[in-house]
Amino acid sequence: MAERMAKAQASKPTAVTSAGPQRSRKGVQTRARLIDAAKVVFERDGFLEARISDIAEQAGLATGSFYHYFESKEQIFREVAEAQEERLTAPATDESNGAGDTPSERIGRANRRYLERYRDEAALMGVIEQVSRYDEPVNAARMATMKHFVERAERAIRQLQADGQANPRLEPSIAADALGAMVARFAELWLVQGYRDYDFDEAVEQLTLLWAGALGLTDES
Amino acid sequence: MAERMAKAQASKPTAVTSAGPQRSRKGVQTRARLIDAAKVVFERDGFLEARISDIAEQAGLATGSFYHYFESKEQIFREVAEAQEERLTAPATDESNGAGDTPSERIGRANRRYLERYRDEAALMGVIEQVSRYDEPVNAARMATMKHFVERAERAIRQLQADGQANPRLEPSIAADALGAMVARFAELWLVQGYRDYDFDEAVEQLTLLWAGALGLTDES
Amino acid sequence: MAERMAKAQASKPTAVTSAGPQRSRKGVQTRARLIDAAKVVFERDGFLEARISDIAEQAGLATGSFYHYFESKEQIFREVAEAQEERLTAPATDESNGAGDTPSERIGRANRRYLERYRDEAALMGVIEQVSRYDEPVNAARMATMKHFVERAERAIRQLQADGQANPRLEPSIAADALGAMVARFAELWLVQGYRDYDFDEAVEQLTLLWAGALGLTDES
Amino acid sequence: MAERMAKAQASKPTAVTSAGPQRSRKGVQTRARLIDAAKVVFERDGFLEARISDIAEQAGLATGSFYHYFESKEQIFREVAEAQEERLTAPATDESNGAGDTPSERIGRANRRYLERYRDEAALMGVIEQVSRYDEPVNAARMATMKHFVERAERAIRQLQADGQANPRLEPSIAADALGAMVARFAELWLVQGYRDYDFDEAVEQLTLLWAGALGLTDES
DNA sequence: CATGAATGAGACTTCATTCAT
DNA sequence: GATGAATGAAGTCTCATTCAT
Repeated sequence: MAERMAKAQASKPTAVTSAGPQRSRKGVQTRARLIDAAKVVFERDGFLEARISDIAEQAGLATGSFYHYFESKEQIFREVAEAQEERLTAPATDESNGAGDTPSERIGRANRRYLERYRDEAALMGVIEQVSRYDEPVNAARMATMKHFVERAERAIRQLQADGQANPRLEPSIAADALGAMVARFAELWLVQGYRDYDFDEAVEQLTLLWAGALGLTDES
Repeated sequence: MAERMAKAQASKPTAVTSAGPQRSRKGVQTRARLIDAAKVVFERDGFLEARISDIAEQAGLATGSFYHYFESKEQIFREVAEAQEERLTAPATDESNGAGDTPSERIGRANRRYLERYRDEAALMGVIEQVSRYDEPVNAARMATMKHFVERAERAIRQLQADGQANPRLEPSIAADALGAMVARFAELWLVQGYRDYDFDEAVEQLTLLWAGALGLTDES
Repeated sequence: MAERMAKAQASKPTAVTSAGPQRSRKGVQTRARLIDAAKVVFERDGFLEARISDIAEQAGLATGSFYHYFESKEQIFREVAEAQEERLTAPATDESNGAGDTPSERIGRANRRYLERYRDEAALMGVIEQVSRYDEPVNAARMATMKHFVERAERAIRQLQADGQANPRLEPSIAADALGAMVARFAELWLVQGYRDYDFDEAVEQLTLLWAGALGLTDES
Repeated sequence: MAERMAKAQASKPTAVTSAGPQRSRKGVQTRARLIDAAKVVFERDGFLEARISDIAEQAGLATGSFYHYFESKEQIFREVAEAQEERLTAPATDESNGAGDTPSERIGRANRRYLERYRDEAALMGVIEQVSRYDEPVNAARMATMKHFVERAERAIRQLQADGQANPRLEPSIAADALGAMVARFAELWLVQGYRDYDFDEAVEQLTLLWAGALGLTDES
């Protein structure tokens, strides 16, 4: 890492991408085709090995046409990555969002949702983890996603402490960062790098046990 | 990540480097000079931006001379990275290795040592994290280091469970993986990517609290 | 010659060249320009001394443009060589193909045609002889041309033997190989290496005399 | 062939090599070791692929030591090649050199001897054929060997013509060149390039039949 | 004599990007 | 909008050869 990466600050991940010029209907479709093609190529070849001409070809276009829509490989990757970060942070769609849950159940549900979404795009997530180490905008998007989860967790921890249900010695922001790091890195190790082969449900359960225990939750049943 | 990375298995990290031809005393020195130069250049420019000619120049050599000692940028990086992984896993030198400690104290000491060593070479660690995402040998070395810590942790967890001091519902291998991931990723976020600026002692203390709590340690004082 | 060369078997010499991507009209022209340029450079500098950049420059292109059309110096040379092999084996265009000839006349006409064509591209033939000693595809093309002549000769010898006009103790395949070798190597010595300076007509006549005599032709007048 | 090769003129092939400085006994041995090593490496890798360092290593020396004895790869190759040309042209050692032979028998014996010697060093001959196409001194040695055979043949042809035993219409010098070319190229095709697999005795016999027939020998039995 | 470290010139290649059609 | 030919800047890598020890 040559330069220290700036702290992520973008609250609106979409801010990374500029709107660009007006497009005709056909242009919009072509652009979308390029994004899809890029995702395929990046997942297959990684960022560094991917060539603009491969992306164009995958989209059924000539190489030069790429530049009608994107300025560089970095730029298109940022869009692909951003879409994925949005998928990761999308609100739950299931009804199980009920309120009567215990803290552990809520933690478990969040972990499960994250891991499912990570798993569903594991190949892309691998490339994002890679690129985020040398492309600042992609890193910023990654950080923004993390912040999304971490801030939510931090608020929850504060509340639990206030309610006397969590270890009061914990510093909520550090705890949230660390536990978020745990899940995120565990996901990469497991789902991208193929380090060990856990059962999905067991992995979710164990991470949740660890998380709850780390907070010193007293509601354990 | 195009292909799944193979699981790390090397127990001897040094296996990555081959002996190569015999060198004269001068040759040995020059080789060492190149390694030092490479570390400087990689820390300054990152792996991708680093050029062979920069490394050679930094070592006071002509570009072509590099190839007397290494075959590629990857190869020299692997040696640089390996040396660092060995530094990370080197046995403690301090006397505080006392036996009468509580589990929490032992955990805290291990975390402190890891974070200190990570911090001391944060720039290099950043590059290693980057390269390990696309160079399998470097990833293998990274994994070997992780295994070193994880296996130690796993054994400790089993012992604590046997002694009735840790949560028996935890699966030791998953727990060890996850807690190792927590510390490792937290270190990168904090010390490489500059995400927030924690006080060193507090960070160690909080991570240790989380770790101990996650295991459900009952010896907490 | 490190490894034994595989026997030539290609019946379609053009098989060496792949179709490659579609080209626009302009692209087709540029490709042809490169081939012409390559021929000039190879004839002037030989294969080993020829540089990609010289070929590109000769074609009025930037060096990098070469790689839009060919992968290597070897590849373009193969095309140049193949075109020449085809010229060597092209059917006769003259009307003198009359049937009422004696065997000696037919032999003489074939020899003359081969030597004329060899002479017309002597510089290129010299490079082909050179490269065929270390590039297997070029050697294969060379062999295919030889096979073309040798098989024709072999059939003729069998027929002459059946007609009682040629020495029955000859093994047609060996005889055809040897006589083909005689003409081919004589041509190189004379027309490429400048060993002695024969009168063209006399050389043709003498080779034909030798060939006819070697077969023990009885129709000599 | 960039420049036309000068006609071979060296009657003393050894003229190509200079004596060099005085050597101690040890130096003479080391030099010989290098020559042997070079032959091994050239046969294995071909001239172009052979590296000075490989030759030195094969001789058990450091790279730099090579230059105490030879100036370049070309120079050592010339010595290796020359030794082989001398082997090719060495006088017969067998007693069968009897005088009472027929012309055909003499031709057959010469062909057999040449082919045996060619076969015994086929790998080296392949490299010599290769190098002679771009190194003038090696070509000169090759030509000198040819001249050796061709002049002998030419004299024989003149004598046979004078005796009324050979076709008087043949031009002795052209005939000798062509028949020499036949045997030489046939040998390369067969013994180096692996084109067809002839029985040794049959090949000798057939070449001799062809040669005798070409001359129109009347003593055929 | 021997060593092997060091040099340095040069060719090869790759591809993101531009541009004329 | 689309094409694909053309560019050109870098960086990699190879080894024959030299030279200080």
